[in-house]
Amino acid sequence: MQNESGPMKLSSAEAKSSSQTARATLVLREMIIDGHFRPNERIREIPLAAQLDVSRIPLRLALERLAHEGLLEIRPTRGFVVQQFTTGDIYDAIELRGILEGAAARLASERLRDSRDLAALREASAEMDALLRNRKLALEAFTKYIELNAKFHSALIDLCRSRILKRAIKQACALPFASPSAFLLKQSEGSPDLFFIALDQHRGIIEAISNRESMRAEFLAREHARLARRNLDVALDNRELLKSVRGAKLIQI
Amino acid sequence: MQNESGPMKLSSAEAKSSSQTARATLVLREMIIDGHFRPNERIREIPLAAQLDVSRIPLRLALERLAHEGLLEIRPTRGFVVQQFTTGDIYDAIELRGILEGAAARLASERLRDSRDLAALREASAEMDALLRNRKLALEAFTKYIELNAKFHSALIDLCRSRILKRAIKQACALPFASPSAFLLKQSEGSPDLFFIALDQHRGIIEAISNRESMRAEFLAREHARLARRNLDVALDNRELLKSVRGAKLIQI
DNA sequence: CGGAACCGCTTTGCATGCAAAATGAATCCG
DNA sequence: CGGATTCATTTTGCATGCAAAGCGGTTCCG
Repeated sequence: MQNESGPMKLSSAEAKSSSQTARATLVLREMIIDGHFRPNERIREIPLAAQLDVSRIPLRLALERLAHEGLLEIRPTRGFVVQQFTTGDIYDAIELRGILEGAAARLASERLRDSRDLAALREASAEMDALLRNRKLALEAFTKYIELNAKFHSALIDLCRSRILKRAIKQACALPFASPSAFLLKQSEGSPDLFFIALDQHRGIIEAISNRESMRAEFLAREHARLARRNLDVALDNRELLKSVRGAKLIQI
Repeated sequence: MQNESGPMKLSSAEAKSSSQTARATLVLREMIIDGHFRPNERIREIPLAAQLDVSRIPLRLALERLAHEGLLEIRPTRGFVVQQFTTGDIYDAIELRGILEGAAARLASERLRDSRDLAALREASAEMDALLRNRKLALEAFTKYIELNAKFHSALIDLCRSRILKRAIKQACALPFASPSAFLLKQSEGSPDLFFIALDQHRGIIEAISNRESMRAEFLAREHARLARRNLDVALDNRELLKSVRGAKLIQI
């Protein structure tokens, strides 16, 4: 299968990357997520290296990295195999993110020093609020929403002041359908209510951290992750919608 | 520093490993944990490759893997640097394991099919019980205890039936002081009470899962991990004891 | 007819060597 | 005398080629 598509054109962002390994990693990650390989397909280094226009050494390093991210499985002396994910795996990956973000929210509430620490969270929350209040989510606003959502989640992780937990969350979110913005669906596609619920949960998380209500913060963050599961359910019910979900081709139906 | 010690003798277990990369990974991991490198020391590939008697390619792959485990930091075009950990990092790593094992215990209680699923847990628990009841923990019994403890924790992880969570726990336990047996201290060294408390927590976890008391299971498992923090505290108060703790040289005091 | 052994081809694992980037020591300039 | 600059040396990043292990198809034997 990996030879059926033509040689891949490097996007500017990828080409900017300094090393061959970094470029190969970026390109290959997108190829896997976009479904250029069949799940359980063994990846052959030589043709792939030719296709990516790198030699086998940087390609090998890229494959190792993607294996550590969970997209590939290492089979010693038998190469790398593209991983497949059941819907159960995806539920679990989202649940895992919820657990870890819940822990981050709790630690944030326990370790909060100053109410000004919450500025980044409040700002992201307010901007998302304005975005939703002023107009229906058009395409560019939708992009903006995703950006703000990422900012909120990253600010939450910074607040917990734990490089160990931060690292674990980064690892967990490496799977394409585990990240906070994985299953955000446009209002026209998903249920619009979910956006308002999400914002309310954001406000609740901020309030809980601010009041040092650690348990409330933890469980609100957990519940917040479950919105992704609801969006996933919507997408799974609608094959057309599912096609637009990043990494959908890796999902075993 | 990395040249001060003589060439490293390969242990039989390491030599058995088929590939150069696997051997280099095992040896290098032990070297790092044993403190053959100073924290923040940059690792130079060529002399290290000579010392380990492998070429740079498998050494590079080993370095990448250890970086993904968290023992090294990657600095592109500037090699790998040995990581240092504060006591706060270690507390957080233990807390993280507690959070994840708590999640595993909860999922286990939610997903339990049959009371026979608990056999492995009960068995490990009973054997540890007998071990502690019959005699003071002598050296060989202590080794056996560690083994049984590992068996208990691994059985718990299997029970939750989530490869995603299993993976996350494995990753979290890759840090030498985060694993369930990292800070087990011999009875003569630590507080003997802690062993009995641990066994009681094990029993509680089994009971909670068996009764589908998911919240109780989650929080017992979390609290169980905190025993490691108490042992860490004992070790931190006693420099001699700390020296026997795996990875102690990476701890910034 | 079924399974084991053989054998050619493919693929991975690794060693070596070269080019580019980083380091750091000596020099130059303000 | 302190900070920028240059240049030799070191070090990383990568390409190439070879050896060994895997794979698959055929043959051989029971």
